[in-house]
Order: sequence, then structure tokens, then C-alpha cells
Amino acid sequence: MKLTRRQQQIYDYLREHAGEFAHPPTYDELCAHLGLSSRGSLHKHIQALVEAGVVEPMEGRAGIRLSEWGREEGIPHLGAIAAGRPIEALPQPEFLPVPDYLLSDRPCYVLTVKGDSMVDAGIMDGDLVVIEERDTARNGEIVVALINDEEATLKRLLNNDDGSVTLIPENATMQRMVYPAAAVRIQGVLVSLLRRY
Amino acid sequence: MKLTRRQQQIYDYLREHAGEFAHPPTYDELCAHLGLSSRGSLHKHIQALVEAGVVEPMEGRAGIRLSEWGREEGIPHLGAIAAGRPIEALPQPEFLPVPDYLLSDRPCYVLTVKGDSMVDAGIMDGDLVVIEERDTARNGEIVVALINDEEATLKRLLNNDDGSVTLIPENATMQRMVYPAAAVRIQGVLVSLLRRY
DNA sequence: GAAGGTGTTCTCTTTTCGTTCTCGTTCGTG
DNA sequence: CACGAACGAGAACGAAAAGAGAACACCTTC
Repeated sequence: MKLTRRQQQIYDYLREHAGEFAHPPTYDELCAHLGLSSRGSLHKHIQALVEAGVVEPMEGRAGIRLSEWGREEGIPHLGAIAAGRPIEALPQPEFLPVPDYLLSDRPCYVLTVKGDSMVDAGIMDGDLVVIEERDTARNGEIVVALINDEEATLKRLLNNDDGSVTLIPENATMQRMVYPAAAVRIQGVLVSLLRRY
Repeated sequence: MKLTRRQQQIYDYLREHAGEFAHPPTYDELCAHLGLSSRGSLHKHIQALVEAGVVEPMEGRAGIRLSEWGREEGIPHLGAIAAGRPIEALPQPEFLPVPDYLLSDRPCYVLTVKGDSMVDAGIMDGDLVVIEERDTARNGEIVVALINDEEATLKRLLNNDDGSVTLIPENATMQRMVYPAAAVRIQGVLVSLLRRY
């Protein structure tokens, strides 16, 4: 998907000003903003963008516009998870591009880690964790667990023989906790981790 | 394949300013930046760089630009870094796709971490670290340091007032080490971290 | 149905850009 | 001094990109 310079410039403009247009801009409007005087010329560029797959045309037959980037590509970043509180959802999920080798085959989402409850496992405050959506987990996996339908936490899971469940914080200063199986609902399993410095 | 002085200079410029050009610069732009007034002269140099294999031409046939070693393919995974040993180079670097928000503007590469010397900083054995190619670092940054041209390690850096350098392993069981500045060469700075479970 | 806005298609010209060529200048080496 | 390599300037060429403008098809609205 190689774009020429002008195409890239137009694409950048579209992304930049996506929010400014209440509704998708018409070709004429775009021409005005871009300093073009011919819709035909613009159309050629748009066509190239469509072929490159970075833009989608408004198929609606009406007096039409071009639509821009409807593709929510990437993995949804749903919010933050802090031990002892519900997941803090973002008002609107952002979509983060995540390379394949950090994903599993099944649907995934991303959370920001708040707190230090897993530092000994190398999971620090502020890290991004990729979670595979799953309602069961094996022993020893690190899971997003919902306790009593209230608090969500990231902990290592241990299924006990007696049916109860132990959640282990990987932090020497914290206590492991045991719950009846019914009180704990698995919401996902840790797949990978991203950290920016 | 050795480069002439001017060729080396141009190549350095390309690498240095790789991030500044939103998209590959045109010959004219490069001429302006390099103080040349003839595209033809520049072309001769570029040609030499292409033949030397350090630069790739934009095969895009069109009114195009020259590209510099492609970030398109991903970030080169050069090998593993273990405290106290040279970097274990992969026979052939693999290229890992890494999303933009985990990169810096400057050229980066990826290493696999071996050992536990940075566990307290959340860097575990087997993690992938993205390193920005750089030969200087600020206090407190985590760097890839080459000691006595022999051992490479990942450590937190402290520039001491007396000119010496302290390398701090983030592991309570290990000792920090002090070296004369001349013995330590910075090879890169930690930018981000990836981990698969 | 008429009118106007809008995307599309077409042809044409202009501009940009990589490339190639010739010609000077400088510098180091034998 | 002669020769060649490195470097640069500038002109010229061909191809691709960019743009202009006209014509057309379609929808919506009146």
C-alpha cells in the first residue's frame, strides 16, 4: 500500500480533521480545503486511497461523500484494571495496533494496569496487558477475575481441590485470597504485555 | 564496500534525520538540506549507497523518493543480551513488526533479555526489549552498555560527578558496578518492552 | 419534470522527479 | 606534470504524478 506524497498528504488531512466535519465532507469541500479546483483531480487521489484500503467510499447512493477510516483496526483498549475496583472503562474504547505474535487466536482486549499487585511477575503500574477473552483458565495462569460481580483484579489463578479458588497477587507484601468458586468469574487470561518507557 | 567521505556523510544524514521526513524525501529536498544544487550530483551518491546495499531505492516507479532502510518490514531482532556476555547475535536478524507507539523516532532494534538482572524493574528473562540506537543517555535511563568492548548488559545508568559511570542492576541480590567512563560505551536506550506469556 | 448538488469518467496540460549526460574544479599520487 | 578519483553544476529527457476542466450519471428536492 504505497501512497504518493500527495495521497499521503490528503490522507493525513482526512485523519487530522476527521472530527471537524460534522458529516463526511464533500469533494468540493475537500477541494477547497486542499487548494484544488477540480473535483476530478481529487477523485483520482481518493480512488487511490480506496484501493490502498485506507479509506472507504460512502456507498450510500445519495448526494455522496467519502467516508474516512471506519476501520477499527487493532485491539480495543477498554480501560484500566486496579486491584479491588471494577474495571475503569474508557468512555470510548481506543483501538491499539498490536502485532500478531502478541495475540492469541481468540478475541482479545487491552487493559492498563493500575497498582503494584503483580510487580513480582514483572507487571508494573501503567503497563498495558493484552487479555484473551475467556471464562475459564488453567492453574497458574494470570487472569482478570471478577469477584462478587464487583471488583476486578489481575491475579494468578489457583483452582483448589475443594472447589474453591485462590487468587495470588505476585507481590510479597500482599496476601493471597481464597474464594468459593461461585464468587469468582474469569473474564480473561493474560496473553502478553506492552510497556512504554 | 566502503563509502567515500561524502557518501558516508550523506548516509549519516539519512539515518540521523530518518524521523524528520514524514515520508521519504525527494532528491530536491535532500539537496536543499545537504547544500547541493544539483540533483544529478546527489544521484551519483545515492547510486553508490544503493550499490553498497545500505539504502534501498523506492521501487515505486513513479515520481518517487528514495527510501532508507525500511521500517516497513519491522524492527530488526538482533539477538539476546545477557549480563556479562557479549550480545548473542542471531545468525540473521529477524524483523518483528512493532507498533509505532512502542518506538521512538530514531532507529531501533529489538533484543531478547536473558537473565534476571533487571527483574525489579519489571524486565524478566525472555522479554523482548526495544532499544533506540544511541550513544549517549541521561541519568536514570536503562541502557545497553558495552563494557570494555566485551560484555554487553542491560542496566540502569548513572553518570557520576567524577566522570565515572555506575551501572545499576535492578535486582536486590546484585551489586551495582562503577566503571571509568572510558570503559563503558552506550549502545542504546530502552524504549519499550514486549512480553509473551 | 426541472434544477441543483454530487460522485464519476474522460481528455488534456502542467509540474515534479529520477535519471542520464556533459563539463569544470579540486585533490592526491606517481 | 599527467592522470584519475571524488565532487559538484547544469542541461536535457522521459515517465509518473498532479491538476484543470468538461461532460455525464445519479440522487434529492422543489
